[in-house]
Amino acid sequence: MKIDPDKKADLSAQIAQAIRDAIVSGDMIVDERLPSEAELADQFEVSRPTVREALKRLAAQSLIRTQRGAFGGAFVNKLSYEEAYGQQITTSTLLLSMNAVSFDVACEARYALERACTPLSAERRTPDHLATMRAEIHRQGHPGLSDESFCASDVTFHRALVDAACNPVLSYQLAGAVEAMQPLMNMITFTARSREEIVRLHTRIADAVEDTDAQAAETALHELEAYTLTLARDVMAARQKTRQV
Amino acid sequence: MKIDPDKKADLSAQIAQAIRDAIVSGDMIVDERLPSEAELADQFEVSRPTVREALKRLAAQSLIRTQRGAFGGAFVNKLSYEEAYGQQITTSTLLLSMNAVSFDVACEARYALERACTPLSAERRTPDHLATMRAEIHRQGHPGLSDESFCASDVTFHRALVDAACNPVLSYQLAGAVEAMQPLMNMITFTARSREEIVRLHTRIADAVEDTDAQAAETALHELEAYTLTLARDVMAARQKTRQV
DNA sequence: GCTTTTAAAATGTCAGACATTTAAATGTAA
DNA sequence: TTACATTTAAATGTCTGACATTTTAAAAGC
Repeated sequence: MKIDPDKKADLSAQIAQAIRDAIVSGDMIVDERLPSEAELADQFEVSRPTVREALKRLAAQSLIRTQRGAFGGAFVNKLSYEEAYGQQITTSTLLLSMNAVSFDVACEARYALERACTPLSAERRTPDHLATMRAEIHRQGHPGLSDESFCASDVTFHRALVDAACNPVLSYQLAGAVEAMQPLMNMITFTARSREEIVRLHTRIADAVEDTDAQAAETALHELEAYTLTLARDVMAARQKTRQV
Repeated sequence: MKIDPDKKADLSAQIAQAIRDAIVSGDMIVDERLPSEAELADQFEVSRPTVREALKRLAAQSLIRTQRGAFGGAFVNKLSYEEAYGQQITTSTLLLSMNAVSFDVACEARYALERACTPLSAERRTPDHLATMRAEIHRQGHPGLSDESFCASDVTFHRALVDAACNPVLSYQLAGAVEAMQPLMNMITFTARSREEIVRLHTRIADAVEDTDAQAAETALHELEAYTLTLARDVMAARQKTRQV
């Protein structure tokens, strides 16, 4: 980990990479303390600010945490599911917003992944998961709900569906897919009519999961995907029309 | 974006968050140039090193890129699929290695997600995708292949299967799941017998995809998941035995 | 023996300087 | 006029040294 050849990249980037490699490869284990900034500066033969920039890079990826005071320092951080969720969502959201990903492609990916969970969800759902889904369905039927709140409730519903698979790795992977869609979903104006239809489909999904009927749940998800697509296309068409006028 | 109240967090973290918010919210668009470090230091009323630490945090997340020289500076970076892949894989790998995720759970998640792609892959696979899959199958049959190379080839095969869905968002989401499994897979010693079985299943998958038979592909993937699990359990059992002696 | 004080070690922040890189502006010659 | 070389300015990258703040452990005092 000591070496640091004179590449073209920034020193702080090289140092960050060297430490990152040591962590990822397992040379440094969770909660192990890194040398102090001064010692690292000596080892890599750079100044302390340079070392600090490297450490901040690692902190941004939740690879290390720092603690002030005597016997403080930088420690290898145990990446929690929550932190991983967060990074996953940030990355996915940016990827979608910056790459002009079409609604269709994003939608297809999201529902395909979600359907991957349904067999497990139907098998393992607890009363808790079902209760969350029912509660969100109920909320979605409330007429005074804003479009934003409706979308947020939608996300909660689908996350409950995913969490019902009782596989944290799956939940982590899906978090990005579901949450990253929210900005795109927020562009849709949900009429009373369309909300009714969505609530109907959500109810079918919840029923199917409660009955441990994976096939029915998948079918309902397919229909929900198709319906979401038609809604999005209507919005796009209306927008196009407005622009032409 | 200017404000920066006296919270408890580090100044560099606060500044990074403020800029991050501006980017994610769309206040700053791709390729827009941030103020120079000196100007940012003025705006936030901190020193230049503090600003630099904040910028390095953002650079670590690929949110900005920096360019030296006149008319250089920090620019909002367009997050490419490649960069997103990379971060996804790093995060997933760490999450698995640091959280004592059981092989079973990770394996279940991976194959569940992969099965989500198969209907699309069977429908849209190009000759290119099929050729990659066949080539990797052929390589896997070579007796001189090391276990590491065998695993690497396995990853390439499965990525081709995923890419065949022709949905970049899906590919991005799956990259983490497939690659993050590699360290776990590398723990398995593949006997000639087990390689033969895996090659057989891979061939069945490729055949099914070529025949646009999604159902057969899913079934083969199910069997591959089950077989992978038995292999892993054998390894664990053998390890347990060795330890007891 | 318990509490308080003190000291030390580490990160967080600042100021100023210099090095390096890069592209535009300028100048010069064909 | 155009092509090429030179200069210059703006920005990031890096270094040095210092001080502030936080936190813990050890020392001092009762």
